[in-house]
Amino acid sequence: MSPLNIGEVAERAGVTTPTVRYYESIGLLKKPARSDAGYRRYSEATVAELEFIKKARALGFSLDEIGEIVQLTRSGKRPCARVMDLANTRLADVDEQMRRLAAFRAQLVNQLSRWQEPTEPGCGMCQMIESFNLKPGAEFPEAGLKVRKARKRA
Amino acid sequence: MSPLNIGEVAERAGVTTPTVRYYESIGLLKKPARSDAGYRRYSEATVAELEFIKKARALGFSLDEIGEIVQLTRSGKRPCARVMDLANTRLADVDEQMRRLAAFRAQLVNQLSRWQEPTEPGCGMCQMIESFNLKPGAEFPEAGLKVRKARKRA
DNA sequence: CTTGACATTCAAGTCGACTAGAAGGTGTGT
DNA sequence: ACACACCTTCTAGTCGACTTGAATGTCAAG
Repeated sequence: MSPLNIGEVAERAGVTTPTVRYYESIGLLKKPARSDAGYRRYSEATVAELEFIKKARALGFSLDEIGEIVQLTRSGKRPCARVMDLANTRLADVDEQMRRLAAFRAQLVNQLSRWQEPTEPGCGMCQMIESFNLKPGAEFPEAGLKVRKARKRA
Repeated sequence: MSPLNIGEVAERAGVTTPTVRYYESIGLLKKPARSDAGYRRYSEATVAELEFIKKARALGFSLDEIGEIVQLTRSGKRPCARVMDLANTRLADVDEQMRRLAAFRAQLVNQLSRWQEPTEPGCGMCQMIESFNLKPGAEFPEAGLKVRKARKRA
């Protein structure tokens, strides 16, 4: 029953100490009680909350989205509908992502097989890549190519 | 035949003007000739180079990797073998990524179908997500969950 | 000759989710 | 009494690929 120090909640939830403070700083975790010396005192509930956040992250929710859910929850509203919404959006994202990956993979494999042929003649700048057809929509997003998540939702 | 200004190469290659300067600044593009007034003068060849970079990016290569290829090319060596190498690595990455996405998707769908059931009773913090089983390895990396690309290759 | 669209440089900001470091206070075991 | 692990706050840095801004110079058309 003794209250937990930050390091203890962190370890139990499987996150780092600074991460817990970070979550507090962005309002994901509410400010905990403090000991006389100013140490944060947590309860088991916080471990559960951290695990909740972890799961939500693993499901692909951003901290922003999680924050939204947390806000809804705190204000008494049940966020279930919103969560369904977000989850459905994530599902669509994932499907899109997989579609792109598949297209990209096909192109890569295609290139690789073509490159199996005698590589000697004319390897200019790098013909290999030059011979790749860049068709719109087939780009590979992860690895940095302009994925720019629309984030307004002010 | 008239030399192209930076804005013209950029537009032809489908990138922005600052991007061209940026590529030059990191050594991806060599420094072009200048007009009397100091304007960069490019040839068609630069458009091709930019398109090359674009394609390589679309294939998932990082600017670092592209730089490496460019260096090899400039120093006379044919980078084909290296490109094969990089492409094979990308392929492995993609397969791994797809594997994770598939696992993640399955979890999401699973959750969504379970959430179809009467949502009324007990929606605590958010039972929906709490009921999600976080199994190691099934996390969704894109969307920010710790993907940390190993980048040393000093 | 002026307007406006281009060009130049350099520095700094963006995005997300942290991580790292400095400089100090606290709690506990021997 | 002292070591050592833990806590505190704060700021700044990371990663990649750009983007944005400020302050200024140049070119072509009317």
